[in-house]
Amino acid sequence: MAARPLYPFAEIETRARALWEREDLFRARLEGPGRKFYALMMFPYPSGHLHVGHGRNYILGDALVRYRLMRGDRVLSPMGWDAFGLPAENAAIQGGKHPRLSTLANIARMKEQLQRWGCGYDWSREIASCHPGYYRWTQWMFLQLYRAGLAYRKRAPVNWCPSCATVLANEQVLDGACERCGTMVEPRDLEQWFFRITAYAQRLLDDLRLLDRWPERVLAMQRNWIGRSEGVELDFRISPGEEVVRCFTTRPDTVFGVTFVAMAPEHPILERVCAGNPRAGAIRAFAGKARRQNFVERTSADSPKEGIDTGVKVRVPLSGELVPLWVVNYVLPEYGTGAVMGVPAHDERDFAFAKAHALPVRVVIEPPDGIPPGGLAQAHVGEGRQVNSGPFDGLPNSEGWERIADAVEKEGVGRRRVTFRLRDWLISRQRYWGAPIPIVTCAACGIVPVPEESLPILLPPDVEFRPTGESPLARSPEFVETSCPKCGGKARRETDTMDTFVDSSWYFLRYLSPRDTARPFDRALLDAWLPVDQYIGGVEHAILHLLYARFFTKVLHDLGHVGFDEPFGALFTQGLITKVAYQCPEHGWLPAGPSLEARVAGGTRTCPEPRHERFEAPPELRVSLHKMSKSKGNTVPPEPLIERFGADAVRLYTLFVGPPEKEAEWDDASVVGQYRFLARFHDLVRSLAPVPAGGDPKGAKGAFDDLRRAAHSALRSVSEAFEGDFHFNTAIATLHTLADRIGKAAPAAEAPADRAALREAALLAVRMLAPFAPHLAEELWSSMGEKGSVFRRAWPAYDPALAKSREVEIALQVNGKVRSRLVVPSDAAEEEIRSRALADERVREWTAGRPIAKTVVVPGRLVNFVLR
RNA sequence: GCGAGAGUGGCGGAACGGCAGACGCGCGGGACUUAGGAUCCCGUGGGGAAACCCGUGCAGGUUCGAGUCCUGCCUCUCGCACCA
Repeated sequence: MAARPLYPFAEIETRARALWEREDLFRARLEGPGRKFYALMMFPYPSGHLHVGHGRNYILGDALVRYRLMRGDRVLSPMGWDAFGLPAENAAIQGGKHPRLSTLANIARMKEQLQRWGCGYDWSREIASCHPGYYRWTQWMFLQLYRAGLAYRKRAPVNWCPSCATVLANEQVLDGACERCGTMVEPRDLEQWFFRITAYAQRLLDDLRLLDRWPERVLAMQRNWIGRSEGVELDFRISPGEEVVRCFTTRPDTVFGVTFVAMAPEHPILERVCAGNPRAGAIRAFAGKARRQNFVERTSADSPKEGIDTGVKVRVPLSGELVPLWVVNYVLPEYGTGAVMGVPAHDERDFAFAKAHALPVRVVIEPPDGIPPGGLAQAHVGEGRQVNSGPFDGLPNSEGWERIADAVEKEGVGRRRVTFRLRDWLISRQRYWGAPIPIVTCAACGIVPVPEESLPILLPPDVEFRPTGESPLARSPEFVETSCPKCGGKARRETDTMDTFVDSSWYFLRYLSPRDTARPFDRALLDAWLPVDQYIGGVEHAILHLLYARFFTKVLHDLGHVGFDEPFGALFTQGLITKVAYQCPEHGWLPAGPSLEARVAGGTRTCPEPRHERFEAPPELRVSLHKMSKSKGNTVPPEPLIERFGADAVRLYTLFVGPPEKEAEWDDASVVGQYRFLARFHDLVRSLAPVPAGGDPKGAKGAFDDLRRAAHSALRSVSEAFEGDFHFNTAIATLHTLADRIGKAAPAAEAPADRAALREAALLAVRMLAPFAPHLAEELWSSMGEKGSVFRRAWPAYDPALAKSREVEIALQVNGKVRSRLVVPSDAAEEEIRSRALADERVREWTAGRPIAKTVVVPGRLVNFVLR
């Protein structure tokens, strides 16, 4: 039933790929003439199948790589696999294959998919983060951080799913529930390893300024995530007593408005507050309950603000006033000092809390339009003048801020401080399928790092994956039991593995020397090749991956391992590919497909499933746009489209679908447009193939001179797309138009110069098409009698004199409205244009003898006659 | 709430302050066909017989001229959010 193809893309594509393989086209030349160009696409997690949404990343990158090859650059375009991770292990738990086997199978399949798409990489540099030859060095990285004091262990709460009996990573917790079974997650305390990324917070923030070729939104997200805030730390002394409760505030100007102090239930001083306190029982009960609240309940903005008065009083700095100390659920232990001063008049949360617990509200910043007679109806958080603030009364609060900060520093009851929202990076995972943390615990020596020469610590091949809450490694005696590297006594290996973000924080360094068994990377090569010239990936990694990779790079720089301290010079984040998804109130997400699409397009929006128990009639489907994902049933595999239209057409549509940095909706039906174009272009160039080389296109006249100009002008815009914003959607539209013009001009080509011009235009079009539709371009290149791969021929330079048309049509306006048009030579002088415009009959009608107040001439664009 | 971005035909989207809607899908008509859910050609923002008028989320402004710049709103998307 398969219709005959419009052009023989299957053979063409096979042939082209064979040629590239023979030519070893994508083998990187690390040395030699030409500029280096490190093109990096975020390496994928080998989930098993790529869908067309993934393609956007790789096809965009491949087009760029091919363009750079044609520019004569020494291109490094490697590919690898972010191959550790939970899905493979979850599959094993559910009785599937060992993660290693399923991962390897997935890698093989996805590699083939990339090749079928025509995406070229230097596969001799392929890496997989689950390979011992790789994770050996991930462990080495850990040891570097450990030695530098940047890796440490402490007790910390983790997400525990009581139903799966396992620990979950934050990203596996959706709205407080386990991703897999939907059970609400509970906090649990475990010994965990952390990387001290907070030590680099300021630099990670400051150096964002250097990243001028990163998208603004990514920079903003990083700034936001780091979350620097300037404030003052104030000491509230418990009275009577010597203990101090420290509060961080960004509003020291409101200190005279403090009417209570609130601390987190986890606060270390809590036990001392309880000692000898008649309310100790109630306080402990409340704190315990608050601590057990799950993350979402605790941190969502509209959950109830609860608290208990400890009965203890603390003294407010400067004013010396005594206010009650409360324990509340809404203060977080991790941020600031774990305690805050309560200023109901000037903080919305404090205001709500004070109203609920009958605490006084004292205005100390007068709003510009005064204090309403009945008191504040809500907190005044804006600017104003200091009132009720002792010696600071009358100052604008911005000045009060500084003066009060000075005063508390002078009196030694506080100090200016900078706080970050960024937390240390928890890297422990109680999981099997990751790089083991190279640490042993010895009864005599304590925590001992494994010596570098003992790496890698290999994963044992046989473990039981049954989830119990501790790492499956803990159940492998041959793994756990070891000897202490220091004293030789009996010791226990750390059984946690590392977060996969650790693997991806340095992979771009390994590509330069992927098989080096002596060291993780080669500094000389890195210093020559880094930073990456163009990094391409999805926005979903805008924060964590990019921040961690930057952190690692800075650490390696500071330890003297590399000579640069930012890894990615230019970043391009392409928008998500979305696709309609169908949701039935009873059956959930239904797999999208042609039949369902046709059903909905035909006006039937009800669920096609035969059985409906909760509904009398089949309910309406909810149709909405979502990122392609397996769970929503709206992924589109590339294979059927490639079989029907060829990889080139799929590539072209993927690039054509919209500006690459924006979201785009995938529409299978639209692929045909690019297919038709390629087929037309194929037939056209084949029909031109007998046109012999020779003749000088410079002598072309009339329509063929115009054709040359069209070709060179297209060349200019396509080249600019590669050098600029990667808006290949318009570049491809330009090629459509050029191909159309070639086709229209072709039949009239007779004079040798005209034929030469035709040939020139066709060859230029083929070469411009090459980065986008490489297979067809390769075929047409040789069919025109050109030798060797089109990618070995230098990208053509456009002739600026030619890259504009001979004549232009300009608009003639009267009072800003177009009334006529005029064709003039594109280099016509302003005076000539003006007089010819004035002579235009329609212009004369519209001006009708009325005086012309002003004439605006924009050469090449328009003439505007302003009447009055 | 804070930050970033976006609102243009039936749809995806084009437009250095200068002819709004390039290019593609879809749709309409025609051709070729036993047939067309293939292909090719023509047409396709709205109104109007036409001249012409109206059209880029809304309201103002700057300008000879605004989708584009400025001011104030509205809507949507994304990120962060009891962050003290």
